[in-house]
Amino acid sequence: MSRTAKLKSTKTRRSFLYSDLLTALRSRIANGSYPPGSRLPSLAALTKAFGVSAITVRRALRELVYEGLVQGHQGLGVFVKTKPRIHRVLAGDPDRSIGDEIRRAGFVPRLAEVNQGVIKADDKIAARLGLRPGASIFRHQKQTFANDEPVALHRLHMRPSLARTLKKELGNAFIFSLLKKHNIPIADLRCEFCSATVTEEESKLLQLTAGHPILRVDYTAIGPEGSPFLLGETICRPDRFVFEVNLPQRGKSRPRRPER
Amino acid sequence: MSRTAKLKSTKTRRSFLYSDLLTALRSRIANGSYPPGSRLPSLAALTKAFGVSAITVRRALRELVYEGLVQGHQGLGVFVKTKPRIHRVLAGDPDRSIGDEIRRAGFVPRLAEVNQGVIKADDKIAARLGLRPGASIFRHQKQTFANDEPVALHRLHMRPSLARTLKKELGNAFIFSLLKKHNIPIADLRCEFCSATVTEEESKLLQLTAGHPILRVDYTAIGPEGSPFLLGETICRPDRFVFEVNLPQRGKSRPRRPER
DNA sequence: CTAAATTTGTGCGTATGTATA
DNA sequence: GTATACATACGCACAAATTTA
Repeated sequence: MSRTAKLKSTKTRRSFLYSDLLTALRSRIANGSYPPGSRLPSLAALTKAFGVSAITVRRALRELVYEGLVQGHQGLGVFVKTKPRIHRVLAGDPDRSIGDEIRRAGFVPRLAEVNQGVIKADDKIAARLGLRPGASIFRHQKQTFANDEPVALHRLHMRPSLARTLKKELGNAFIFSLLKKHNIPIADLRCEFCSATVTEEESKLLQLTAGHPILRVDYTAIGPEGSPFLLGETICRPDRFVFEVNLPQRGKSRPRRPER
Repeated sequence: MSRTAKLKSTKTRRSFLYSDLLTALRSRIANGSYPPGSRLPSLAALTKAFGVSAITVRRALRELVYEGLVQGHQGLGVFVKTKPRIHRVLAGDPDRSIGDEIRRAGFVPRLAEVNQGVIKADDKIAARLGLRPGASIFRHQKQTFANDEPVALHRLHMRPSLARTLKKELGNAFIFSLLKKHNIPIADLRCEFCSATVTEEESKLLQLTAGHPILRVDYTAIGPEGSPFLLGETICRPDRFVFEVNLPQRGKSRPRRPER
């Protein structure tokens, strides 16, 4: 045998080969046996070392890719990724743009416009903006890169009237900075966090295989009069982002204690 | 052929069979051809209908499972899931417990304690709570179910002194209600959202296969004196939860105590 | 420049295990 | 016990990308 114990074979087993291999590889990455930037043994080497078939190794590798721990390149190998996450703080400070935070994580940020234009709002978008279904709505799509790796896709929906003011600059600036620059106040920002998997369009733009999980933030900016005027979606690589919010709790839980 | 066009075969193709099948099945679910609760055609039927091999169908099905659109049961079939999501609002109102929100989504909530006890804090936990590494810390784990399906796993870390007050009730109640009941005020709640994949322990508790993506919320409760006193983690099925927060934007320097 | 070798990634046919009816 | 169905696993083939001779 030698360095690598073969995985247990199939009789009356309660764990699965791909799962055992997955945790084995995970722990080797975690403990530094496969340090960041290094190449994993080739598929052929792994099948031999662990005594399993190629399809089993492939599955474990794919899960590691979904997890963001490794990245494969055809003809080259599978490499352990360095893992600094972009820490996105949604804190009511429009100065903290996503570009700053990409830089703070040690990457070089880049912004690229995907497309923009007026479309007809579907029912959901219209409802959220308080418009009738089918109303004309301006949509803008752009992408952010970190060290030239696409990490997030940004979609904005707003009324054409607002778009007239902003559209020229949307390709090169981040939305909250723009709103601030034009003195358009936001009274409230409602955010929704969920995860999903890429659609076909997103998989091309983010360079991910079909079925790759993503982290998604939907936000609604509400004006001082209480009406929503801007919808945003951020679809991002889950291995690249953490979102942070602060919620001051001056709600009703206070036992009216005398302060200080 | 007949009703179902065979997928294009391999010559000079730029899309992949599993991906085409994935989008085909997704759209059939979306447009109601496969309504919620119904059974998908068996694996054998799908291989025949689409003219692809079993492994290709399996892969597409697994992605659909990760997506939360379907759920397989051995010996029975693959079923389209009904998709009401639990809408978790973190809004500074401790009365909105997760149990209420599960009920609001149309499910019957259930709570089950997994385990609890005093352990030694690892470096990360200790740092976040302002303790020295290795300090004794109380950990509590429980699970929530929606219609007896496990949907989330909850981990709490707190100092043993605080645990003495709460530990008896932690198994049957939700943490924010408990804090309110015992008049323990929270001044600030810091939340982090990210997605990841299940660990081995989590996969068993949540009944998910290894590698299944999850949505994770880490929160830190901060007392009136400004020091963190409670860490919480919620690991949940991504197809079952949306988290919502409201961020009032009071200009650039937000007054700490607005009124009074 | 071309050809061979290596490596990832998709795909096929088949076998086996396990849960349900 | 028999049939059906999901799920893992094997050996093999081929396409695409990269490196090397």
